[in-house]
Amino acid sequence: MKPRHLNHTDTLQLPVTGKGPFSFRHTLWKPSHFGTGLEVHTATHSWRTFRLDHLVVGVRMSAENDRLLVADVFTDGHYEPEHRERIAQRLITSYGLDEDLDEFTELASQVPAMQEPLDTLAGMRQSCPEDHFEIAVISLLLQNVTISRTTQMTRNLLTHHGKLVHFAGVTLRAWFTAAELAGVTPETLKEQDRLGYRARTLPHFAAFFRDHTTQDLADEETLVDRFQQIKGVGPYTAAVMASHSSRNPSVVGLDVWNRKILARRLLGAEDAAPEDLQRHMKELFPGHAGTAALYLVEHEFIRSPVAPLLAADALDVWNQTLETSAA
DNA sequence: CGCCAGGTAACCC
DNA sequence: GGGTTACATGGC
Repeated sequence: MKPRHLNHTDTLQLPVTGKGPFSFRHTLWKPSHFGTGLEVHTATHSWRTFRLDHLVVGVRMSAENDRLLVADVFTDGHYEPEHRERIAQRLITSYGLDEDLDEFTELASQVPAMQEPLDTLAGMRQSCPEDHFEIAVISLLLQNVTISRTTQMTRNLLTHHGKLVHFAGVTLRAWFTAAELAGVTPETLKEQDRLGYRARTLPHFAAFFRDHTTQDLADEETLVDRFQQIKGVGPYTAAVMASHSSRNPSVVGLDVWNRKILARRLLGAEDAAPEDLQRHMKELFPGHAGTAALYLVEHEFIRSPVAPLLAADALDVWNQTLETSAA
């Protein structure tokens, strides 16, 4: 499949305004994240796509220094002045450029289990370039399957219903919007995209987020309850949405995978009851349990990342792989 | 073949 | 309410 070419339309200089150190590399690239084709990273650069309603946006980012992110913006269609501020705000939020980290660092420095993760990942923030709809889809695809199946379903959905774009020397996939996905039938999701029983719940996600934009959903307090009214969104998916796309640093979405990692690191046990773990983390890191979990999980994968950094001369192979992947 | 994987809804008492 | 169980699919 031939990717659509995006044109260079802007360059943004985004200062880090949050307190505490900022790590460009460990914030934008997460060793535990599975490969989606929506982003790719080398030692010095990150490429990522975004959807702003109709507009497809590609961004190539690097760090001018540890207080300044430089983002080259590539778009299709008409790039309007209003898009500049929206993209800038999206990047600031996605990578927490304006979030303070000092309170967490202070808490974590008192906890022995946090010493190594803090040293290795100093300045790492939560990364979530996904909006509420997109992170809900990711969480849905993580439910009760192996990562290889999650990766397969993600590839199917993005190949069949998303976009393929080329910019700044890199080919990437881009998300479909909720409105675009709302037109896809459960039969197609099941038979073509191999979604299994998720084929019946995903259309509920698409309809909900087609009708409720991120701006509508600003009411933090009741958001988790609102999300759980969507069929297929339970405690785990709602918590991932709260901690990632709403960026609530106190929330942890526990699943069998991170539960075992956290139990081992914090309780010295192979596993633990979710309630015990939640209570323990709230006590150790009041207001910052989610950030603490982030550091522990990413540290677990830093030596053998799920989707490793690419060598600069491997981008050609990367592009070929995406452009020839089964449709 | 049976089990399980980075859960959830529907049913049971 | 809290404790089961089916749910699709693919890899081992």
